[in-house]
Amino acid sequence: MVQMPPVHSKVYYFPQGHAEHAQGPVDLPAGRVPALVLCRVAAVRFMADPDTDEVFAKIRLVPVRPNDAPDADDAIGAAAAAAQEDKPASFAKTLTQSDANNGGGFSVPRYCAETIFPRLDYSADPPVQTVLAKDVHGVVWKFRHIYRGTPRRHLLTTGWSTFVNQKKLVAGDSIVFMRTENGDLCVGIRRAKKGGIGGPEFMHHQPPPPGG
Amino acid sequence: MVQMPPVHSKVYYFPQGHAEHAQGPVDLPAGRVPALVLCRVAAVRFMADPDTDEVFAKIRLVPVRPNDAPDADDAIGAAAAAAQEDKPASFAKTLTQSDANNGGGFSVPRYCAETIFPRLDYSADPPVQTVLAKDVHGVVWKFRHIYRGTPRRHLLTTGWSTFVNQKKLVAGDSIVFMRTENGDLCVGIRRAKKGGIGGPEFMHHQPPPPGG
DNA sequence: TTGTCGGCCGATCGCCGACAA
DNA sequence: TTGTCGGCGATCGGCCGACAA
Repeated sequence: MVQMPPVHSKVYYFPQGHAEHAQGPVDLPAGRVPALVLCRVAAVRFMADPDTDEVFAKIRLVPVRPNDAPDADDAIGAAAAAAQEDKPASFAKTLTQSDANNGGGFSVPRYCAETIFPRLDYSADPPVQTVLAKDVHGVVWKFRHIYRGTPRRHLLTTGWSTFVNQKKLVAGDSIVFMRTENGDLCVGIRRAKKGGIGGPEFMHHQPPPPGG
Repeated sequence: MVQMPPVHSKVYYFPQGHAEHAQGPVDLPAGRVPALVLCRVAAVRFMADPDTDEVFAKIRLVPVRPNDAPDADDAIGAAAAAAQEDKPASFAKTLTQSDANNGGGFSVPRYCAETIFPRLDYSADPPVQTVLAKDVHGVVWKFRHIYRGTPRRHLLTTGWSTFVNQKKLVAGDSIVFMRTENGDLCVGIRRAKKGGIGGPEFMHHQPPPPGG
């Protein structure tokens, strides 16, 4: 969803924007803090929140004097950016009510099942396999993938509800399946912005009663 | 379990002991940090961890010079300490396996039911009532208190398992019921030190499988 | 093609008295 | 007096095809 600056590339750092993002509106003393600071990206670390799976990056910046000579390393950054264009095959789906609430199953869109998941043996009746997917922490999740019903459709059954509960997914959140170059399957999540799917009519959150 | 120093009383503060309690063995530079510091208790705030219900106190200390004149306020502390002796009626029980695991019930010792709980109407068959108890956070928990079985015994049924799950109680942990001066019923917990009840044979902890 | 529903079956929860320590 | 057990009924979880959007 965002473009990450490659290591060694140059970026502008906005002190006021950073401060506002961290703690809200601020009023930096004009003249004492520059509006923007040219920096070189010294390091980028990709990270994920253990609880929410929210992903973020720590970017170390080193200020660069504007009158410094242009650096030949700039070409390296351009090359790295070009290499990033090779994206692995992936598929995202926003969870429906049935995916999140009913019966503990997940309707797999055909495209996802046929291009991202491992090939299914359609000669079996019904065709079933176990799908393993690694999340952002390296934890492997196991799902039962079955092709059944009339008309036939792909479903994730056993293992799905556990995933939904542990990740605290609700209707409107998204799930991403991704196949890496070496054939490994990965799974990621993206939570809905706010207010659930489509508006307040799905906002019937109800905290578990402690006993009253 | 512990004696809290009253506000205005004098106590000794042990820098090394405090440091070791907080982070383990330390080696304070001898001569530069006094072994003990006479202080006056300026304030005491009782608090509880929202997750674990672990209770603790924040005590604000103000150093007192040893050669200061004795303070008449010392008498206040003694009076406050004496007033603390009026303890409300309370009863504690260590949870058995049956309390923590089986069938979601809690065997209430007769003494607790008769002296701490509200009076039960024994003319009913079976005698039943709803018991409300407030925890350290002010959250009210509802329990079904019934007197049944042969021979008759007091039990908490509906509401008990919810309490056990939310508080993450296990066999060996303790529960305290307490009646305040104004008749309100309170409930507190105290977790077992380590390793469960009676040794490692009860240590069959098993983290919930993520799916693989 | 796939979102939602009702059916249905097995697992679990939780209330119960029996029994014994 | 009370800790543990087996029973059993109610509830819930979760897999299924039907059906329609």
